[in-house]
Amino acid sequence: MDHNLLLAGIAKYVNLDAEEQEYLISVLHYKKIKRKQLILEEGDINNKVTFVTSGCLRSYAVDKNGTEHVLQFAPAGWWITDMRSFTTGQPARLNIDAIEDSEYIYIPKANFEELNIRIPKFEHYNRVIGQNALATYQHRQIDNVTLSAMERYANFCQLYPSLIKTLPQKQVASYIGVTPEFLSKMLNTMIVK
Amino acid sequence: MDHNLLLAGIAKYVNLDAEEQEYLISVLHYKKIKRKQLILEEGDINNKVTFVTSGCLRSYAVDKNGTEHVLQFAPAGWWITDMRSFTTGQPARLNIDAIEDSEYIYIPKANFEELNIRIPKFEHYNRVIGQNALATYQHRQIDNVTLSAMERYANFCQLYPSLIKTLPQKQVASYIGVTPEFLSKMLNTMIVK
DNA sequence: TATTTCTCTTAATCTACATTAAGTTTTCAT
DNA sequence: ATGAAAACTTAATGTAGATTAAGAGAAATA
Repeated sequence: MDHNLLLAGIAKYVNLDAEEQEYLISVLHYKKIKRKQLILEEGDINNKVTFVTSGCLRSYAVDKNGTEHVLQFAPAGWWITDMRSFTTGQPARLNIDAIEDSEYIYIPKANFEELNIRIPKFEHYNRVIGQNALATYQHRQIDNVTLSAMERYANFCQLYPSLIKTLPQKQVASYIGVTPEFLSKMLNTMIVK
Repeated sequence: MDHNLLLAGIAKYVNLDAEEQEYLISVLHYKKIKRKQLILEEGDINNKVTFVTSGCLRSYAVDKNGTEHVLQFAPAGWWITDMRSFTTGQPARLNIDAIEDSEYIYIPKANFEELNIRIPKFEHYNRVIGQNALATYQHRQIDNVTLSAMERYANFCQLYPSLIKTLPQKQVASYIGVTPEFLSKMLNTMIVK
């Protein structure tokens, strides 16, 4: 089973020795899922962390009108979690599903905690990528109240050039916080200008 | 100088021994600031982490019209940082200032990194509070696209009951993402209903 | 390959919230 | 205490983006 992408991702931050790697690998679980299949449903407890090895997952919330709002896309090499549910044990507000046929690794919460305690380098890795994620969310929040829909779209294109090519437009619309109708109109009237 | 609030905050998560505490305390810096004084200005490098011991700080970004948008309030016991500037060394997008006369502790980045390496328990603490902050930002993002201004206001009241009493209304408006005029109208027409 | 199911487009209408402006009240610094 | 500066209110008008609807193109599954 393929955990090389995960090990490579960790190796960018810390050097695990052979024993540590072996222990890490021993707690990994491997899964394949089909397009549209859910791995977390609103109301469930998100008691694992998920690392995508191929394909693309996404997390999203559903509002009272039934409209989906994408929080995150996770292509290969990314983690995806409902962090509040994971840390507090509360029911998830997010759904996580596959945008295309995908493969992922997950680590159950108990193992994740033990890894952090027994391998300080692993905790270091998690502290640092956590800080990076926090930085991203802080600035996304600011972008959302500070920029127009067009500017947020331009931002997205710059930040995720590979995703723009593969994602259906309506998913992008949902991520940047507009309706698919408005994004379509925005992009097509822009060409004229 | 008063670092008891900081030690108490850390003690909720990990037990530092006397030597570790001493080392931590040795890298702390103490400051007092007046209302409206800036401790971080957009464009600066945010090369320290800041822990509030009294009063209240806030981080905010300014848009191209000059309007301020509050990202975070930090009353006593809270950390406040432009996390992207801190982790990457890029110029800050955020400003941080004092809403009222305040006192805070800061740790320079180099010391912060060394603390994390030399005291694994300190890194554990940071990993866990980082996860909590991440959880908060994930759900704030969802709230912002999912809820009306009124619902976001109700949310804020529930989440920060102490802040609601002390903060000027316009600061709350800026945090929930509406103009002060609209918040005023919303609250006053609501009473009638 | 057919057919069902998504996805994208266009256009008319609608609405939550912004903007502008001006007056009033509260707070702050001297 | 007193004047200046913030903070709050009210109201008229403006707008980015939502909603609704319906047709056309693309793609998934049988």
